Amino acid sequence: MGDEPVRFGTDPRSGIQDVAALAGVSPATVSRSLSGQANVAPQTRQRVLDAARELNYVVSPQGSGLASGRTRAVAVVVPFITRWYFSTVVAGVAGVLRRGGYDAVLYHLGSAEDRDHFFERMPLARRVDGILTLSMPLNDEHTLALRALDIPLVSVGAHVPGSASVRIDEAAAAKTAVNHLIHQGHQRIGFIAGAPDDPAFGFIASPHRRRGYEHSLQTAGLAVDHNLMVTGSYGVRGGAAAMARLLSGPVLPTAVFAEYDELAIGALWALRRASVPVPQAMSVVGIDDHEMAEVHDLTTVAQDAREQGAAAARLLLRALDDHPVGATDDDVVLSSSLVLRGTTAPPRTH
Amino acid sequence: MGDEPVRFGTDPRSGIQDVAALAGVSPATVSRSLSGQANVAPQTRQRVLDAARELNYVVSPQGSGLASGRTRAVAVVVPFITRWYFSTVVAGVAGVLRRGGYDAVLYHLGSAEDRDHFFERMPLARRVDGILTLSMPLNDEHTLALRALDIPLVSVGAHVPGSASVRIDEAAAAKTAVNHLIHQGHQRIGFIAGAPDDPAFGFIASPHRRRGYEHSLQTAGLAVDHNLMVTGSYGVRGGAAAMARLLSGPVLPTAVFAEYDELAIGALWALRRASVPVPQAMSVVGIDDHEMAEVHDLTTVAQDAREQGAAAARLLLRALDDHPVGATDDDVVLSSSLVLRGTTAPPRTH
DNA sequence: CAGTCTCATGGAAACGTTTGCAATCAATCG
DNA sequence: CGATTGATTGCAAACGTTTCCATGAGACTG
Repeated sequence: MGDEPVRFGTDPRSGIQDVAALAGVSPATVSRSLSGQANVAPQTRQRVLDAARELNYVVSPQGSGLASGRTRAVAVVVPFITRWYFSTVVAGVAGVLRRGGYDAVLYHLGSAEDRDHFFERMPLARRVDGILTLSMPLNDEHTLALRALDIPLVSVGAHVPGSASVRIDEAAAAKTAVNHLIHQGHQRIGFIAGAPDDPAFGFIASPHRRRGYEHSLQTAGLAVDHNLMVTGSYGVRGGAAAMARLLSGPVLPTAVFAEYDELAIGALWALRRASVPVPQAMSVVGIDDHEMAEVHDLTTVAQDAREQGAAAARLLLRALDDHPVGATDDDVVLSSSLVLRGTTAPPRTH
Repeated sequence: MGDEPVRFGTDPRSGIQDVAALAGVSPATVSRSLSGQANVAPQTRQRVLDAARELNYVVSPQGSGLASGRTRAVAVVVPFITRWYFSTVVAGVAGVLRRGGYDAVLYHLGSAEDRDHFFERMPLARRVDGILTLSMPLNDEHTLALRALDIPLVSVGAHVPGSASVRIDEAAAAKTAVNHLIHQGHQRIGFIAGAPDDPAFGFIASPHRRRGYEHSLQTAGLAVDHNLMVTGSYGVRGGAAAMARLLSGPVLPTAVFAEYDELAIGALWALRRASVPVPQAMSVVGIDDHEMAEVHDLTTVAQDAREQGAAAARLLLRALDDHPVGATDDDVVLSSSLVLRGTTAPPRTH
């Protein structure tokens, strides 16, 4: 011993038995040593650790999971990974899960087909210990299906009654944006929403932000004009198309509130092409503080997506540790705040 | 029977035994029926399928994996999920894996700590059947570590000798961009590279693109001036900082080639703030055709990131089906093409 | 010094599948 | 009509852990 060839990686053939043999103990003791349990003599534990390292032993998640009933994996359910908010949340989630020793299994529900498949087959059924859903609009059927799995669930960006969640106050963020416009003297304020591809699967953020918008208008004594509320498809293109709709509508607003920054940037793009000076003839405000918002000098309501992901993951890990089948009810609401930039100004008085 | 309460989701208590009992067959037959094997009487199979559906039975990946030796999961190793290229590739990957019946386990190596942990602990050791690495610069140690796992590996965006890969010809893409500038008459062409946070872990794309840049210059008889080659941190901010460096350097270029669009957009941002008119006083070209490229009217070399992800996933699935421990050597090179927009023009002749 | 406790360890039974092998049975062939 | 074949199905042994329970050895207590 000692002059064995150095191995890289894991020799798939070495199991807990081999480690036990090398360390001169039983498999049971190896298991206890490696999982950091008490009641193992320090000296014994060290011997086991050395043996495991020498054999490049890695615990089989399958075997371990089967015996313990825990998978050490968490499902991350994402509607659109390519969108800034979601990829940023995922980055936050991944870091915390990694540090907590959990794997992240990604379920990307990008298309209607993906979603149907997901909720019908429930591929995560016995695969994960907990679920993290990002801004998922869970209808009753979905909620029941996930609940039936009987594992902790934390939702990010949306509050699902009965399970933990991390989010900003969507309505408040919208009010922040719209109030800013109102205080600048705008009276005709448009709203641009981004519709997903599948109408049955709208983002849950939308209704709240829209409600905040309407509420602010009403509080200020301004009329809610449905001619000023348009929906585009999602992303920059959608924002541009929506803005075009507004520019060709019966009533021309002096300011526009976009549901999120990508839409706002699309709106700015359309305005530029239409030679509408911003902010002189049109103010624009969004929500997110997307990486590109600064480049476009976009006034926006900032939210910390990465921290939302991290907080949600922490919440989930806590639920997994404390109560194996715990239903925490925490509703963590992070703050959002207006970032003043150059796309908003008082309306032209002419 | 028949009047049992309807259940939603999976009853964790129902195993293959229960299905077998309900269908009046043995567990072995249930397994065969569900996994779609031959040699099961159609009628029997149907009975099993019905029973499984009634009990909301879902195969335990743990048990199945332990017995079969396959996990039906694939590791997706990503450096920065928040970057356009990576999130888009992941979207492509996820769709194909889902349709192939595989789960995607996400390993996000965003920080140096994450990377060290990953390569040291190899958390995917027995967890996945295959690996998909996105633009990962694998040094010898890394390569050996992954090889030792002895499972199929496909790399996206970089060619790892000895394993399959899907990518564009980085050098060719760079040449396309630079040649375009040269043909327009530019003689002093800058290069903006995006450095990762950790110097030891550079993107593999970079050297190739840089080499393509240098090669094009040399072929055209232009000097390679190191004063014109700058490195910023990654993303929009990095691009802006790099551009600022160029603007304050000893030699002022008339055109700039950015390693990827986010950097190019950052450069445009800096130029705008510096009141340098684009393209009159400075041409800018990138690589990617990022969603935002169109908004900025950025001339760029387009690549289909989503298709790269999809193709890589297909390649991996094929390797998983064909040879359990197969080492395909395919090197799929997708095309990239210049998208002409408004940020490039012949240099001012004054 | 005997009895009781505590702690470290081992034995062995799960956990939920898959699959090689054997058995059964009907059908086909000579 | 007996034998051979092929298709179905069941049996039981893995697969690699964890963990309950029991055992034994010291350490302590009275």
